[in-house]
Amino acid sequence: MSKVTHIGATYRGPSLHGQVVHELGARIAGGNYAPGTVLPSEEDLCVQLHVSRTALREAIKVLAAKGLLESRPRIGTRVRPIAEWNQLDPDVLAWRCRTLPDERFIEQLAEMREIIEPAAAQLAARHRSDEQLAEIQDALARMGAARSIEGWVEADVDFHRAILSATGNALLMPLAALIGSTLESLLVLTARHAQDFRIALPDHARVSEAIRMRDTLAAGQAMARLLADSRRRLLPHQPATEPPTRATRRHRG
Amino acid sequence: MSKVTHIGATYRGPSLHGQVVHELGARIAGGNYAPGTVLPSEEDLCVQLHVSRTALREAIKVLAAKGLLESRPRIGTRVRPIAEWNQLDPDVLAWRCRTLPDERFIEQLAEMREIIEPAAAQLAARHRSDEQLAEIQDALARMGAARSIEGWVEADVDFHRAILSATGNALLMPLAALIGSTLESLLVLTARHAQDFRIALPDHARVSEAIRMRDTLAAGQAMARLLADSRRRLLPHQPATEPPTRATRRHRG
DNA sequence: AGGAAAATACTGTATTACAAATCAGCCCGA
DNA sequence: TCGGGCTGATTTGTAATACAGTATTTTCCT
Repeated sequence: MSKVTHIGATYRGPSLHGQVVHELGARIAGGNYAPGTVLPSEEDLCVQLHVSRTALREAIKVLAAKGLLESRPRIGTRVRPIAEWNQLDPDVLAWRCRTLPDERFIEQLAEMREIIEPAAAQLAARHRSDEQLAEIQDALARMGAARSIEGWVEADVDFHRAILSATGNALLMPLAALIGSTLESLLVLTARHAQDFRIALPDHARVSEAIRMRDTLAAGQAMARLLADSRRRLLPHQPATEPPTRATRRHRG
Repeated sequence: MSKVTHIGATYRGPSLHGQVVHELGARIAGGNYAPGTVLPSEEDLCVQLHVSRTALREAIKVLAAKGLLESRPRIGTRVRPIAEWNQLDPDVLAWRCRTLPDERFIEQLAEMREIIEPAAAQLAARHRSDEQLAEIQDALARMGAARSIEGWVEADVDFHRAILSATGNALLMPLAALIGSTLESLLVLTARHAQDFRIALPDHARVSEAIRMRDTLAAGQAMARLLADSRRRLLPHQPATEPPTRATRRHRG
């Protein structure tokens, strides 16, 4: 079938409307349709994408559910302002990361991590079960054993996800998508650093150890240090704002 | 029309599939369909909700986009595990808050706020523009002038939203929904405190003032104090875990 | 009894038709 | 000339029907 070749590479599942969702999502996040503009009529899009109106409309409803679109009779379907998108939706994050490796956006992702993850590490150190600790340690081991950069990134994401999971706060879990997107754009941006990705391993080991010891303060500090190092590696030029003033870091021995 | 009476009170927009989205979303979040179970076939749901298959399917796609559902041919549409829902989606938060004022969930909401908002207050103190400060101060003034508890809650949400907006980090904005949901469930739970809601006003004024002075440390501290007071008022019995160890609070004069 | 083939019961997709909403332009009146 | 309401056209919203795809279940042949 020639349908798929028109749609692009990224889609979830073999379902047709899923392909349309990702095709349109990528276009919108990529700026092909600027916020405020109305995209072509359903009929036009149908012929353009070679799908029926049914599939197209289900895709539009999905994108509307994620806050990207808003359609009204007679007006058309218009792209909502970026500020109103569900920025933390995994798909939205992925689209934004893949299409615009915009430095400003990477910066905001890093800032979010520096807010969330040290606190998460503290909570994990306090609430972790033995099974949750084992998951963290397993991911750490897989990072150490990774031979490809893709394998390393996968284990890295698992490491941070396991920590979020060990906090016992279900609301933190969705933020794992944020970490995954960060690392993925890092993967794209810094393919040149393929050999030295292992530098971050001691940082991760310190976090894991502090969580094992149930040392909340050390866990938060270690995570903050990990993220600071990561930021330094990713954005070598100083950001205008000093690294976030988490006082946990300020008062060290 | 009798259609609407079958659907329930909460729906967005007059659109039919929007009503179905909220009806089903409320049912699922409310536990009518347990995770892992498959809900009735599309045909059955159509007659039950008095809508066509088109409208029903668009609603199902929306809920699938938010992570609540997953449908496959021949199997049916099954409810996904709660951990895989997009917990930070505004709709999902609202459904969970309205249907189960579960104490555990309120606790997690409060914990999230205590992670996010002090950091946001710090960033706002650093990055705010004069217009953004004006918005914060305006919301504060409206809180002071509020005569009904609903008016107060609305201004309160605006206050916190304005602070998130002033951080300059677009990824923080979606978390405003989290605050809104928190306050709304507070509204339900503590209708008895209708007279003393003004107690929190000085806490808010301190935050606003610190942001005006661009005092990042004080802003973070003031916000942490505000949230601690709020938690004390909302959950009188001590939580098992001590309030989150944001070291910013620990090292005060 | 075992395995392959056909029936089955769902969702996925396409097509058609009509309803509802809203904007543009026109007409009419003051 | 200006203003207000009416009409028509265009686009999305909803419905109904048909058929394709898929994975289970049943059946039937060996």
